[in-house]
Amino acid sequence: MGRTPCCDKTKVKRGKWSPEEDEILKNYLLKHGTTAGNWITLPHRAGLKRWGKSCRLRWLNYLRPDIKLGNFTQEEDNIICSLYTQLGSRWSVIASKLPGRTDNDVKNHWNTKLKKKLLATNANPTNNFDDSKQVFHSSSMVPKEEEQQAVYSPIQFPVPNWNSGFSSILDNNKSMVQHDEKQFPLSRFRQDYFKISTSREGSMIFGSSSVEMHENIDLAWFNTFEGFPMDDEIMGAGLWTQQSVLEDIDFPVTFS
DNA sequence: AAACACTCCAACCGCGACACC
DNA sequence: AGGTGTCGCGGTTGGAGTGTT
Repeated sequence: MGRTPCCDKTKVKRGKWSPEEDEILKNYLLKHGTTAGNWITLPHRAGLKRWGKSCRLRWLNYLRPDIKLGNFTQEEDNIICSLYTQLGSRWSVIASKLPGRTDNDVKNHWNTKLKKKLLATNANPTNNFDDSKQVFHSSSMVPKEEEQQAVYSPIQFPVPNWNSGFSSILDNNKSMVQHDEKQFPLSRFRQDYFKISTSREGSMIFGSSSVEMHENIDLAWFNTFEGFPMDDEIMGAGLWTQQSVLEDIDFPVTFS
């Protein structure tokens, strides 16, 4: 059964917001807050000929007092790139790491600037990437078998400014292995993948991952950008490490 | 100067999640 | 338990602005 429309879309104004409408909405929300009633009835209460969703979007993206306008900084760019590599297009999560930025803002910035910038740098053959030192991993990045051909492709990649110096696989794997209480071989199989993002403006490679498949666990490595703060939340399950550390280990390994 | 191509971003749209009845 | 209403998210689009031919 379909849902009853929240309003008659033929009777509401659409398109660009005028300064007058902005003023009405802003004044109303500053006076009454966003929790007094719901967004659907807000336009009627505030005296606007808009629909609630449009009011909500306008407030969240442009009118609320803590919004940060202006160009993105290099540090913000780095954070966006790193988080996108790890999380994909979870713009609200990415925006939550950038005070004053909105998901729409971050999404637009990625689509119009960062994606192209990365594409350009990835295509530059003078950039040398030391694959043995600057890679870390996440178990959540392992591609499904059927996705490997379509979404990932094994290629060489030159990427500048990759991050380095992550936590040790020994430390991280200790807890993982203790949990499994098993001995396992770490280098049974390895394959490199690159995640490819597509849109109407083209496709690009924005990062890489390497996957190791083991008897009881899969590990995947991928790359991030210099300057990105690796806090616990971003590190997820704690399965991040330097590839070089892993490769120094004799296999199989037993952790006590 | 005009036509066309491209870029950028504000806004729209559909859908899933969740709360409430 | 299931229907309905609302919210929030992410993908997409419209169109203004800018660059190029």
